[in-house]
Amino acid sequence: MAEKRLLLIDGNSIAFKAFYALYQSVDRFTNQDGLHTSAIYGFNTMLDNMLSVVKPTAALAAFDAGKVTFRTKMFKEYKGGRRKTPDELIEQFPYIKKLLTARGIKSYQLPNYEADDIIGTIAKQAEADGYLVTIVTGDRDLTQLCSDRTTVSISKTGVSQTDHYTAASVKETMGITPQQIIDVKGLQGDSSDNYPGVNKVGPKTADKLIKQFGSIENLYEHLDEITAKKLKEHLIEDHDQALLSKRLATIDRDAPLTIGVADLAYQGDQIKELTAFYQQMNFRKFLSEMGASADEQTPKIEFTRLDDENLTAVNELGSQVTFYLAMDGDNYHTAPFVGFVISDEQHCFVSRNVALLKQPPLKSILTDAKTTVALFDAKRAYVGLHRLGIELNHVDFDMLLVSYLLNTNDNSNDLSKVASKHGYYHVKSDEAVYGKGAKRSIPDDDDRLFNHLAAKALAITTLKQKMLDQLAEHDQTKLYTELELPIAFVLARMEIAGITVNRDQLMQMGSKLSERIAECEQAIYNEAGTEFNIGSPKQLGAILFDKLNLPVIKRTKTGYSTSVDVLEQLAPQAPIVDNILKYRQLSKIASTYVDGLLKVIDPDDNKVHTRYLQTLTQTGRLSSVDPNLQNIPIRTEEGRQIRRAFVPSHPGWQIFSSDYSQIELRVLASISGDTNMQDEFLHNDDIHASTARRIFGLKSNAEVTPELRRQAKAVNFGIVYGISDFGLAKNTGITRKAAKQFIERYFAEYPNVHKYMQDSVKQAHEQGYVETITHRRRYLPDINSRNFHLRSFAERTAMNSPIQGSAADIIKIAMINMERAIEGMQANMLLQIHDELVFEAPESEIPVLQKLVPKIMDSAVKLHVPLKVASHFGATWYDAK
DNA sequence: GAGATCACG
DNA sequence: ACGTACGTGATCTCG
Repeated sequence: MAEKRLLLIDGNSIAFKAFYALYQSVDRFTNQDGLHTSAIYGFNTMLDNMLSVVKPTAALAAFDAGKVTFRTKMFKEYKGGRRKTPDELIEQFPYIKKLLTARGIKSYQLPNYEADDIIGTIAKQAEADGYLVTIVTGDRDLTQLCSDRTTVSISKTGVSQTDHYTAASVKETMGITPQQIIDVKGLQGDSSDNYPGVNKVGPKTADKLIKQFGSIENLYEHLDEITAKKLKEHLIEDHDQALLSKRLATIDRDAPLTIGVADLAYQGDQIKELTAFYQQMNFRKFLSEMGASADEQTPKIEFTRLDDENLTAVNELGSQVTFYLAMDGDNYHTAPFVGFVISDEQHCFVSRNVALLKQPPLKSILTDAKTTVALFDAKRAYVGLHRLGIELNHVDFDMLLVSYLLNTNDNSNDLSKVASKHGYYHVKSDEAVYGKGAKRSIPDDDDRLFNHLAAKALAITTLKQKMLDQLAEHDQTKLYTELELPIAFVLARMEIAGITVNRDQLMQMGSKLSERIAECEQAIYNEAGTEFNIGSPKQLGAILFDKLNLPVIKRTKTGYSTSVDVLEQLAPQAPIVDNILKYRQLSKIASTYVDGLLKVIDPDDNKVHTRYLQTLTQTGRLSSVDPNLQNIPIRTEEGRQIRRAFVPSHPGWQIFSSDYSQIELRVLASISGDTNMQDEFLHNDDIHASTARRIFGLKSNAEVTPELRRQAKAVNFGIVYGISDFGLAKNTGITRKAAKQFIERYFAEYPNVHKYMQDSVKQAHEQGYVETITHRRRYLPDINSRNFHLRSFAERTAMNSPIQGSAADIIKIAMINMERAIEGMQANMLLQIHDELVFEAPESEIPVLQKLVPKIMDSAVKLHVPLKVASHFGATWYDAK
């Protein structure tokens, strides 16, 4: 007969552990009804762990029935003085029991008894009945139940760490038997359960005494052997207390239960019930994990395999289709094609042969106006199809983009994750189908691949209307149709265009840098008196702070900090520091910008084709990867030289660049309605100088020293970032008190900016999100957190996001208009760097661009202040300054 | 895979 | 009392 294994869960104890393990995030875990769910979530994570380790054939979760038990009748202070259980946890207990039921596990409680007694009693029965028993709890007292057939798992901090105790390991680590734990507790007492034991006897003495005498009873029989006079007095005096405490500590193993081990068969997950429960709790992670296993039970989707012969079957498709082009890898500029699916509500066609897409019936569906296309990640599909010579048109639904607009939090590029976020669970993740890491591979099995593709298409089709409706509810339809969806295609075309990189220029820079890096290296080794890895902060810290005894200014979690600001402070004290700074700077340029860029130049056209991530940032900005073209050096001359390698794609052409001046401050002036700040922009004042005059109380026409202007500029930056005196002080090196005064002066001078900041935070508190000028939302789940750090961060974010996000909206609008404006010209729009657009154009078109680009950019939206744009051009990006 | 560091707006 | 500026990506080291 198969082994019988019983899992016994100390329900209250585990719920407490789960609740406090996720205490910092308690506000993050709430469902749509406002119910806190952190303990339920943590409990379930721990449950998953238990089930996979124990693989039980029977299971029970025991709970305490209430405050009054046989122990409080024996000793009314038992467990007195405990803090009240938080309401956020109390409300979760009924749901934890529901969860257990849905997972096929019985819950039980018994008036007058604690969970411990239920567990002790069942464990005793089960042992007699031949079970192997595992008890899971957070309470060490249960180790008294250990035996050769019973293991006690004590969960430690976090939700996944546990210690396991068996009779043997208790003996080994504590030197006593499990039964003797009670005797030790009887002597020492228990402060959390609030019973006293013997006065002045702590864990050490208790342990020693029990090891010597074996039990409390035997100890008192041999009291004359105790030589320590005081100890003996206390023992005599507290004899009754010791015996009472032992009885309190003893788990009742013969409680009058109304159930027996035979009633506890483990039922396994009740899929239907559990799915409904997870949905109610908003547990997407568990839902999608279950999706992966439950998916086998979902009905197979009917699909037709396309080939050259049956291709005309796609003519049956209606005027609204769903399309998904599968590629193996993130980088859609180069990733191998895997296959595609095209479907509507009645039909579903699949194939591995993407060349079919080039043929008439399919190609016209994707390009002609008579069909609208729904998909997931329009930009990816557009670039992929472009590689096949097909121009994707008339996309009306991009599930990825819509999901991002609805809520930027935990957005993913994985279709199954996005689908489950929106309540659809019948599609597996790519990771589940293809594997991950080295094991990743596209299945040879047609059915497996095609089912996956068909499931994706069905998810898109199914969710389309619901998600579009939600956009409308958010008042985001215009943001989607007129801004984000069009910009996806503008970006796709910019990525495809790419920017030409002069390989030889980079290689020359590389070899010069290598020489200089080698020189620095030698100088550093000489000054240190030894060779070491300068790139290792650990080794560098050892040299600077242990060997050379330089003062430690800052520490990181793992050791000494060696970051720039620290090194700059140390520089006057040791010449080695300057060399280290130089080494850092040069090796950064060499590895990230010379070697890094060389690696990603496309050999076919000598260009780099970045990918703009449109659905990543929390604010609406883009980001750029593979390579990142939004962080090419400019602040130091040596780094800036990298820009010489960015050149036009045709001889005689120029690089042309335009950027917004102080767009974020202008946005702030506009949306805050602060007329003081608006006036300064309307008069085209030097804003930082004006701010300086205001906060330092200078006359309106007074000269502003560079130092005062610098400080005012720092305050302006701070304001945009959601200021705090602490942050401003740290960043500018002034005292916190001075920073506080600056901020107060600032708010007095720009009162509506102050009001805007307060209103933003208030709005975030009240509705849970803030918005940009185009109704782009950012949800701030931490805004009501009891954790100061999380809450403060959310508050600063509430102030900053509408500003940064509105600026992002503005340049996106400008880009859409720009593409139309330069239609018919040879000029190409190549890059966007948050507030800057970079073009290439023949020299003859430069005069046109000089007028056109600023005009389009400054008229993108109508604000209460003018937008200002500056332009530059030259033979390389470096020269466009 | 996380942490430290540093490049940009 | 608590302890931070906002938004990103790439490279390197180290456990």
